[in-house]
Amino acid sequence: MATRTRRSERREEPLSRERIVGAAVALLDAAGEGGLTFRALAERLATGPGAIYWHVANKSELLDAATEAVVAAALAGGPAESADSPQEEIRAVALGLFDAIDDHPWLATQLAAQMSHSPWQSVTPRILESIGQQVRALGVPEGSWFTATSALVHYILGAAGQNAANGRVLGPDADRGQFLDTVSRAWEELDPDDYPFTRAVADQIRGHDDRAQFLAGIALILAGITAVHPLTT
Amino acid sequence: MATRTRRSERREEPLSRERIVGAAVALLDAAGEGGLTFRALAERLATGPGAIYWHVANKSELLDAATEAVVAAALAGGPAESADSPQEEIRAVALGLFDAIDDHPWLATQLAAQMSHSPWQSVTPRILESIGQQVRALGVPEGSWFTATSALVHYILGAAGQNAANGRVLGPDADRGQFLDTVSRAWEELDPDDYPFTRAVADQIRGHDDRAQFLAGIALILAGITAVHPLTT
DNA sequence: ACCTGAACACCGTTCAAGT
DNA sequence: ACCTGAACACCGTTCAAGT
Repeated sequence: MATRTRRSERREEPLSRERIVGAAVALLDAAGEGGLTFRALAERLATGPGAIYWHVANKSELLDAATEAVVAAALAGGPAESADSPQEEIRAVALGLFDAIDDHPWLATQLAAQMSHSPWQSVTPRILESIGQQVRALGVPEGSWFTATSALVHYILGAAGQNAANGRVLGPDADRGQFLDTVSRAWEELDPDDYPFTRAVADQIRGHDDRAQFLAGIALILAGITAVHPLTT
Repeated sequence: MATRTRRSERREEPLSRERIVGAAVALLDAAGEGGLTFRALAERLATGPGAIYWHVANKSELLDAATEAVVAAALAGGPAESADSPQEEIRAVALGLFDAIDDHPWLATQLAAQMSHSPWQSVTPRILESIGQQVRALGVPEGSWFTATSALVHYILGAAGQNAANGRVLGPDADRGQFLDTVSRAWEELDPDDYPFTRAVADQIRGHDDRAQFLAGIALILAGITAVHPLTT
């Protein structure tokens, strides 16, 4: 037990962009967006803040790289072998992103920012492609590819982001339903004249199965796509 | 011309939460998310940074208040008089939010954050309500209210946020289409084997009418709603 | 009650100096 | 080529002191 008090081998491992991005993801997962700091990152990597700048241009690039890494992992192992229907593939991709955002709640904000600030970077095309290929396979006419894919992607990221909040605000110990309960109760106390709908819906969100709710939204958009483009079978 | 070199009357105007929020919105509009600083805000209000804390608890509350103010203005003058169909009302609300995000690009990120971090605050119920009441009027059964409304809201905020980027990256002078052109060109240079869909779609986004594109997405989701719930006329 | 402005702890980033 | 660590400019926030 006393044989290797120093973890020198570990510490001597040279810095690399890969290790930095990995540590950044771990830090984001553990402490949220505000937890990613060059100083905290440096400490975790047993080095100084300046060293990181040799491998990474700045914080924004680091955030992009962390986002890219997590999304790539979530979308890895695409359609490939199985002869699933496009609808099933879309559900699978959607759930993959849903789960990734659930595991890494910071991803929601980051993806939204990256898709609007720099849609030419690899994350946006990657997501677009994974959904878009299935939209095409659905038989949607080319003129509607972008509309249909956009509707799906925006819904996936928005709904997943909202869902990710459920586990984030209270600690991981707190029951998942507790957050929804808080929201539900707050909504029920709104003015009945101004917020009849929100009050009525307050009940529904309590104790709902998040994934089922999410998939119902996907189904609704898929129904819209096939309704508008009846060529689809 | 020399009669009132000092704008004392203006400067003596007492600080108030309202004035602070107004200045915050102006600062966000002019300089983006990074431009909102207590020091910059204090300068604009001809006071010190400490004074702001008498009226506002912290920066997060200030951002919430700024978001709230802009959204309230965008949704003001709801359905009221006109006997428009629910579909038309939904389109109107959607365009109102679309334009608000277009005018205040920082709103997209802020709304996404607020809807997931604290959905009990007034912005989320307000948006939910304005769309949800029309979904209800559409004849959707109660069990599907939340799904249908969620799909619409997430699409609206996501698509509007992406659109807002068009005017943001390049200066206001730069032609609006120039940004899409850059994106389009970048997508066309992707690997044809890995990104066939994104490459094919690169053409479509160039020179498209943003609002028409946006409304096509709304129409698609509305079609999904009426397809799943045929009771609707 | 409301405002001032210096001070504190912290941050991203740079850069001369080391190896 | 890669790393160190002090330094710079800046930030959110606090708080004793003023009016």
